Amino acid sequence: MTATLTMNKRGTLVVITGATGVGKTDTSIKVSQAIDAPIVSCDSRQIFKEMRIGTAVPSDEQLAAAEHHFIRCRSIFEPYNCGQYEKEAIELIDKLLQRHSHVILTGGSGLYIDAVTRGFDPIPPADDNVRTMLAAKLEREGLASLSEMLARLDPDYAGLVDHHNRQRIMRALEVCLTTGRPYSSLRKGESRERNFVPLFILIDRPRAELYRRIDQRVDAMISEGLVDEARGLHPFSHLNALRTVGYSELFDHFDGLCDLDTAIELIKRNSRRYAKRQLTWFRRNPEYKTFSPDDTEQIIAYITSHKQ
RNA sequence: GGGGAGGUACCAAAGUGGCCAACUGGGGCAGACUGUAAAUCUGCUGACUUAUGUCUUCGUAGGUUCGAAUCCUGCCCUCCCCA
Repeated sequence: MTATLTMNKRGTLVVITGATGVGKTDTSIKVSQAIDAPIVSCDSRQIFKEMRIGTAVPSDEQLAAAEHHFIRCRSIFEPYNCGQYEKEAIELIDKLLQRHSHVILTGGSGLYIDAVTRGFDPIPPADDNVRTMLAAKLEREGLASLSEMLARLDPDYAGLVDHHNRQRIMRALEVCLTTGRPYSSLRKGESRERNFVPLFILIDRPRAELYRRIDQRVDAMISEGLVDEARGLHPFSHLNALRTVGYSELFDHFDGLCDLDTAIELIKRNSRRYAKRQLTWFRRNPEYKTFSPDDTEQIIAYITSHKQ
């Protein structure tokens, strides 16, 4: 059964991921050149054209060194989410696999990787009015009131969620209210049939080294002009795309909540924390094969040995 | 040399006789997470451990006390002021 399905696949999707700052970009480019595979970015923030320095977008030289997709092609002013990304990425990957045996999916957005490799259940995105209504209720009556509401509308999910997590509770309620069905009844967690076979590669390095690189990269961003980039975006700080490490902290500084040095320290700290969360996410998938960023040769050998 | 302040776990910082293995924050570690995901949230952080369990901690050495991080004494160290 599995073998039959595998044979119908058009090609291999080489997923190359790792925590922020490990060195995914360089490795991906080398691999791309070696196996002649285009790179599809899987990064929830590098996709926005208005953000460049703070998201560590590949340099012009790096972009020129390999075929890249989904880098700085959206605007922070248009709403975007991982459901949309799933659809667009799948379409693109299918198209690329007509000309290539391998496509590289690289980036650190774990949920986005899952969206592509596994797929989401067909749950509709939230209705704006419903979301606004719920936000108002939260403001007025507090989180406990939303919790109670969820317990009525979807007792199953209410038994699972962390009741401190307003974002989760909100989403569940949004779905319940917009579809008229319990959120949990729509969350099947079923994998979608895909046109490719995924090959999971995790780039990792010793924690201390990773943290050092993150700190250094933040300093580099600052000297590249992150503060000015953020200042230009400050008027739009309410946009979801800008709720991002590297920007939020500077917005707080512009708002007089902390001095610049503190903001920079917080960017470092929050980047480290983010990296840690990423690793927790990746660890959940046992299919990842881990490599050091310098192991380009081994990575390429690993990929080619998995030729169908 | 004289006067003052202080030494608490990785760091900062509460605690000033029992409810203290010690508030809180940082840092660190671990985890959850299917449409906000660079987001949102949770747990642990002296050791051994299944533990409402045992053992070792609050500069250091003694002492007082049924009982001390908390009181007393000596010593060491840090900072400030006067010499």
